[in-house]
Formats: sequence, C-alpha cells, structure tokens
Amino acid sequence: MSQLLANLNPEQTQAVTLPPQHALILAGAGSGKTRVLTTRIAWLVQSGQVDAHSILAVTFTNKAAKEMLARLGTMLPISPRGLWVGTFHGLCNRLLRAHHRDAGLPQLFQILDSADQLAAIKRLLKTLNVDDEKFPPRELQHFINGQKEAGVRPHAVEAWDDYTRQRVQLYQEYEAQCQRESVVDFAELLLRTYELLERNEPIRRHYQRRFRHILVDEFQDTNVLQYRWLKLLADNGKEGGAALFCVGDDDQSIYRFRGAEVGNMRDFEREFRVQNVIRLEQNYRSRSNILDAANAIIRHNSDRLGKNLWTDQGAGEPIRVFEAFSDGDEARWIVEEVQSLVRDGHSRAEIALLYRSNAQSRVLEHRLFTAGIPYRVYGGLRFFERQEIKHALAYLRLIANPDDDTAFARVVNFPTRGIGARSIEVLQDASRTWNGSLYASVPHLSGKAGTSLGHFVRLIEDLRRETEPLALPELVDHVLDRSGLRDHYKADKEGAERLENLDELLNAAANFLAEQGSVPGEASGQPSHALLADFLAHASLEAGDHQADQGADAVQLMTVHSSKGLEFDIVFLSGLEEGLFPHENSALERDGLEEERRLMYVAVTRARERLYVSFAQSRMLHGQTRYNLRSRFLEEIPVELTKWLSPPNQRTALGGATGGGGAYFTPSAKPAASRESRPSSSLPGGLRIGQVVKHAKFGQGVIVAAEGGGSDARVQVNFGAAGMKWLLLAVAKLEAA
DNA sequence: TGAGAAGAGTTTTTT
DNA sequence: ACTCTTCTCA
Repeated sequence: MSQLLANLNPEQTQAVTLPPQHALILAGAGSGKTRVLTTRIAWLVQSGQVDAHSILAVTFTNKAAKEMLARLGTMLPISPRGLWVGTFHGLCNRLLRAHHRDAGLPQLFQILDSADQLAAIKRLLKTLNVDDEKFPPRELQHFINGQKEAGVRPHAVEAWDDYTRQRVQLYQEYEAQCQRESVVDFAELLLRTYELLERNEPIRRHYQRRFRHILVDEFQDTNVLQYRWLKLLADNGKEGGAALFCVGDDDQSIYRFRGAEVGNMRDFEREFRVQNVIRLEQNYRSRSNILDAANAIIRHNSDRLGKNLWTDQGAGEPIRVFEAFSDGDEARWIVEEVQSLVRDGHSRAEIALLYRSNAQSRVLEHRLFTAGIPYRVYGGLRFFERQEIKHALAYLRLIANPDDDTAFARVVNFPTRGIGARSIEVLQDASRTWNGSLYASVPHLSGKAGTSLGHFVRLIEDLRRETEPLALPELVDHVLDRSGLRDHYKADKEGAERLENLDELLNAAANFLAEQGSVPGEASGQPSHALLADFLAHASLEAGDHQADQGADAVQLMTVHSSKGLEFDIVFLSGLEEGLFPHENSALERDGLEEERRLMYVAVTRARERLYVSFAQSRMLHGQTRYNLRSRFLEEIPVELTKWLSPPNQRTALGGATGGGGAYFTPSAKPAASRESRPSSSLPGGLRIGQVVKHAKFGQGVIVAAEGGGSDARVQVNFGAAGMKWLLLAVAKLEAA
C-alpha cells in the first residue's frame, strides 16, 4: 500500500486516496495523469474498499486502455483481465454483445468503420436514386454522426427547412439499411448502448449497482452522448450511485471539430456538485523555459479552468527560433540541425518534427530522404484500413453475416469474375423488390446475372461450410486461397507488399486466437464462426498501428494533433505562420482561435529538453506560393525565453498579426529561394510581391499577388487575421513597412 | 475490364 | 502541387 503511494507528490497522493466521491482532476501536460489514474484503481482495490470488478475505467484510444492494463498488471496481484477497462466503443461493443437481444441486434452484428459507413451511405443514395451532388455522401455522414453523437434519432431532429427534412429522411433510411444488414457504425455503438441502459431498467440497475467507481481518462474529449452515457451509469450522481473520477485538461482540448465538448468539465462539476477538484500542476517532463513559454501562450485564452505548470528541473535551454525564406529553406535547415544533433549523440527517435497539417510533411520528408536520415511518419493508412485487408475482411464478414451488403458489394467482383455494374443493378432492384439483402436476393434472379452471381453465392456458401471446423488462422488462410485474393495479388507485379500484408493478417488472427484463448471461459470452446465475429469487431475497433518498424531509430514526423500524449527530448515545430498555425479556417469558427492556441500549447509541451520553432516567409500551398505573416503564437512567447538562430539580414520586421513584438531587425536582402516564383518587374511605388506593407485600416500585411497595370494595378494583400484583400493601388494607400 | 483523362478537394482524427 | 475519385473510351 505505502509502496503504491511512494514517489507521488502531495496533490497526486490526495487524488489517489480521495474517498469514494466524485472528483475532477485537472491534470496539466506531463503531470503524471495516467499514473494517478492507474494508482487510484490499484489503491481502491488494494485497500480492500472495492472489488476489482466494481471498477469501470474508460479511455478514448486502445493504446491508452492497453497501457493502463499493463500498468495495473504490475501494480496488482490479480490479473487485470477481468477488469472493465476499455474505450467507450470497446465497452459498448461488449455490452451490446452481452445484451444483443434487448438491444435489438443479432448476436453477430458487424461494426462499420468510417470508410465502411461512407460506402454504405453511397450505396443507400444510389438505391434511393438520390442525387449525390445535392446530398454529398461525406456531408451526410457528418450530419448523421453529428445527430447520433448528440443522442438524437431521426424523429427527434428539429428540422425547420426542407433540406434538413430531406437529410433526416435519409438518416432514417440509413438506419433502416443498417438494421437490415445487421451492421452498426461507431456512433451507433454508443447510442444503442445508451438507449439500452435508459430503457431497460433491470439492465440499467444491474450495471449501476455493479460499478462503484467509474474513472474517465481525457475527460475534456468526451462528446455530449459520452457524458450522458457516463451520467446514466453513475445514476446521475445520486446517492448510492458510482463515484465518477474524471481526469482531464481543458487546455489540451483540441478535438472540438469531431464533437468533443470541453464544457462537459464545467457541467460535471456543477451537476455532480463536485467537491474534490484537484489541480496537478507540477510537470515532470519539460524544463522551465519550455513550460514558461507554454504558460505564457495559454494565458491568452479566456474561459479556462485555470492552471499553471511548474517544474523544479531548472530553466534549461532557450527556445530556438528560426526564420526561413521558404518552406524548402526551412526544411533544409531543420534537416541540417537534425544531422548535427545526431552527430552529437542524440537518438533519432527522440527528435520529433511537428506540423499543423499533413501537407507540410512532404518537404520535410523530401529533405530527410535526400539526406538519408531514417524517419517515420505517423498518420495515413493503418493496417486494417488497407485495400487488400479490407477485401479479405469482406469475405470473412460475408461468412459471419451474409446480409452485410457493404461487404458483398466490395468483393462480389473482386477478384474480377465477370460481374459487371449491370448485374449489380439488376440485383439491387431485386433486393428492393424482395426486401432482402443482396445475398438473399440472388436466387430470385435469372439469366446471365443470375448465373454469375449464383456462382459467387455458392463460393461464399462453400467457404462457410469448409471453414466451419477450422481454427481462426486456418480459416483466414483458407479464405485467402479460395477467394482468389492470393492469386490475384501474386499475378500483380506490384502486389508483393499486399501479399505480405495478407500474411500479416494471418499473424493477426493467430495472435488474436492466442489472446482470446488464454481468457478462461470466454472464447475457448466457442464455435469458430463466433470467434470470427469477435475478430472482425477487433479489426474494426482497433485498426492497428499506423506503421511498422517501431523499433527502428527514426526521426518522428507527425501533426500536432497526433503528438498529444507523447513526449520527446527535442521538438521542432515548423510552419508557425498566420493562416497555417493558427489555421485560416479557424477564424471562421466560434472560439476557433482559442482551440488553435490550445493546439500550440500541446505542441510546446511535447518537448523535454529543447524546442525549436520555425516559420517561412513564403510557402508552397495548393500549387501556389503564399506569403504569410509569422504566427501570433510566436509573439506570445516572451522574448527573453527565445534565441534567434537566423542571421539578422534574413529576418523580416513583421510584428505578426497582433502587432507589437519588439526586438526584431529590419528586412534587407530578399530571399533567394523564392525568387523564381515572383515577377521581376516591380509594381508602381516600388512594391514587390512578398513585400510587407501597411494599410491604414487593415494593419500590416504581405503582398501576395498583383494584377493589371497603370491606373488599374491591383495587389492582393494577406493581412493575416484581417484577411486577404484585393486593393486598387490608385485608391489604397499602402506604405512599405 | 482496364487505362488514361478529367475533376474535385486539399486542418486537425479515434473509434 | 498533388492525390484521390469518377468518367470515358477502346
């Protein structure tokens, strides 16, 4: 017991040992949040207060759930297997499988990932003959998910205009299609579970009594429905309900665009009359120069719950600032710096290159590649999202559930077996007429389409029969052969990597079997097709790692968003420019700038020892050279914490969008790197593209483009926060700044 | 059926 | 500029 609490600071200890009451832990970056969460669980169990099975711990990502289980494994004498630790979606999946009948689902329901969902929506629009120009599938997907995440079913949507009414109609049709096909999307997992608990009193009471403690990680990222879900399980905070222990950081709330509702923190505090609000402000990660910069930046936000990070580990090095001529120039400098760091003995894996948007990785990758430096880019396709894996999974899904039309449509003609678009249309008509799935409608067809489709149905039936006695990995192996997928990729001269991935799928199946098999009483002895359904759910819920070779010592490249939760000795933060970071689109959103600033806060607090920030005077974006002002966030870092690395003659005198910013040098030499892209002839008044100018009303800006001549001469100026403007030179009074 | 043209979209992302 | 999707035609 005392061992558990050793090395915790007073606030951490207080949080871990709170009585069974609701609590809100405001855990700053690097303050030991995961440690507090896991130690709290271990302490509750070890002090004999509750049974391990009475604890529910919820995370957002599988990674976080796994990490928590792993840590608990080392802290508790019991196996953490039986604990209810998982993601919102994983736990909902578990509940829905257990109570599938009460939830109105078949036991072997399938889970649609986002791509599957989009395909299902496209198919729906086609079936209903809806113009997908008027109802773009992506937009409709967003609408449907938005409603579900707010807990709103079609009948409850408030639709005041025709367009919305039509979308609601499609939402309803989509639900019907999912139900017909026995598939459930991500948002549905949560909503269906919520409704199950809400409507079924015995089940609700059962879980309300069972869970005495509910712990939530990254609480600032919960959406409306997830909070309602928690409230329901905790019996709305009533006497006798579970104690809700929520850990989060409002300053690191960066997912509003996908529905996260940081207001849940305030609501929780109010609605549950939370008496225990504990701030974890001591940071164990970064030097104080870095923390001071982060604190200074985030102070510009209003509406915070309030926190100030500190450390006793010393000031460390200044924050290094570099101004480049162009994006290419910036990348070249970063790579040179990385090379010299590696020469000095720093490990590449401890160096991270962060950027606001994925498009920025290109230049960096190019330079790294040329320099022969190993690197790893986060993001992009994950294992279970790859084309060949999706194809294989579609066959498996048809075995588990032939009514899965999404899977059917995906592989009915892959590998090609002479089933063209015409046959599919005929089949879709039949499925409407007979009100059945595509698979079930095949016997109603005659003629050529009926013959070829009949062959396909027979293939699936054969597969189901042949795989019945097989163990999971052998089952997958058999399907890969019999479906023709293996042969197809063998014949493809670029299919070698895809073949490897298919083999990797076999490994995944074997691993899954091994893991499930070791849980006593759960999967062992299950018929192979039931285990197959579990494996498919696993594939949807946990799409796998983004990239392999994690062991390699490689420089880490990722967006600021994906860097959340990670830390590195050395961090390069590039592209600190108005329009890029903060992103221009954020100006259109309510409180968009504050979210961008939180993103900046997340970026800065990733660094342990050294932080580099850089920006470029010009940057290639969407095929055009843009001239950006440097980011206001740079201005928000106190100058005394910084050290400028670019030579004075390379710098512009911009005061950023917010003006101010003192000790900078005047511009002189014009950038060499971006010279090609600008016209050599100068504009009237000695102005040039890329020139910094001042306007009486809009303030400082950069000339981005020019048009016309003489009295018609116009220039486009990027004023940063004030926007992009076309100005007639004869009218606007522009001064060189 | 597959290759090549044409067109659209291009902030951030987990489940 | 580049990528991904859809269309068109042999």
